[in-house]
Amino acid sequence: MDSHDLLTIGEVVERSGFPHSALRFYEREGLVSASRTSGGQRRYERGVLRRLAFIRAARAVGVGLDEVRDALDRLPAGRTPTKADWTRLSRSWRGRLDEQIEALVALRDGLDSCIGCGCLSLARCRLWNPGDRVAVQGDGAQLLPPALRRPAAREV
Amino acid sequence: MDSHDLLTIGEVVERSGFPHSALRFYEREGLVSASRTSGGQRRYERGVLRRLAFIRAARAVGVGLDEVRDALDRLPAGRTPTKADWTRLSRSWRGRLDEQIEALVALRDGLDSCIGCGCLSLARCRLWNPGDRVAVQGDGAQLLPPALRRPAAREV
DNA sequence: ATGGAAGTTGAAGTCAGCTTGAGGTCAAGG
DNA sequence: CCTTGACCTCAAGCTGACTTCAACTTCCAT
Repeated sequence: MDSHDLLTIGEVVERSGFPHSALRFYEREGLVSASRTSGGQRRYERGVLRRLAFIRAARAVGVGLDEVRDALDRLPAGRTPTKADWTRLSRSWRGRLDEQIEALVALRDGLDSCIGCGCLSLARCRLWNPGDRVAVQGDGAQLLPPALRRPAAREV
Repeated sequence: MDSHDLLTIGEVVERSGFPHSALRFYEREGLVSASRTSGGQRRYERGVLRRLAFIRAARAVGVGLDEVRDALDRLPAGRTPTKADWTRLSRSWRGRLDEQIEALVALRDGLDSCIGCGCLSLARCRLWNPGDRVAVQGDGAQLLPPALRRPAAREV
């Protein structure tokens, strides 16, 4: 299966789970790279699988490709990334993950008490309406994480 | 501000946080409805705010509009939805929320031990590669929730 | 009665993130 | 050598969720 240590696109498809179209797209977008045979076919280094795993993880939590590329660009240029490099990168998602988890938990736990209750008139509910005139800034805690708050309760 | 008990689109914009374009779009898509003045302008019942809050909550956790519409369609037709109705609806997201939270927690806790470690070659890591030939079906727990698993390790 | 804010429409545009198709080239086993 | 499957490029298409635009019309306070 592995003649030497470069992978064909088909092998990468198989081992990464990404379709070839996505791999080519990612290459165009500068997220992964490949060398070429004399005939122009792609040959991937094994390291690409790790990058692709990172991309999958990031995509799964809703990180956009631009941001993924920025993160990957922060990997060392010349050498193969070390364990420490990937750890550092993973830490950069950690805050976002914490925030998203917090948001989902808040939503889950808030559903019964908010959507479930009668308070969803929006004019009265502190949970859903943190900045509204009924419960203006500072009366209570910011119950919802930013991700779930509505854009802005403009002056009424 | 409220002449009687119907709301103009501007008032709904203000109180829901959705732009008018989104409100009209949601109406075309059958997620909300409005009566009309003799001149053709929209007049919303207050209940629309609750629907919009539900829509916002659902959108925030990644539920698509089709599914949101399906859920809203399950509300009672003739009467104003009761507290119990909304509770029932909220329960329908509960499972999804649990799953998503589980997925994010798994990813967060897996980052250090997987992306951080050297195992991300994908050919060997059980965490990222649950169905692969190295660790075929049934050897270990399904560590990652469906949302984060890669599509399918086809026969190799 | 009138001027300006607020509202209306339908069609087209946008953006991310790919996918699909057409039409051709490369690589390797027999 | 030949076939066949894997691979190539470029361009266009697609889905979801809206936004933007142009060209009006309606509402209501003065």
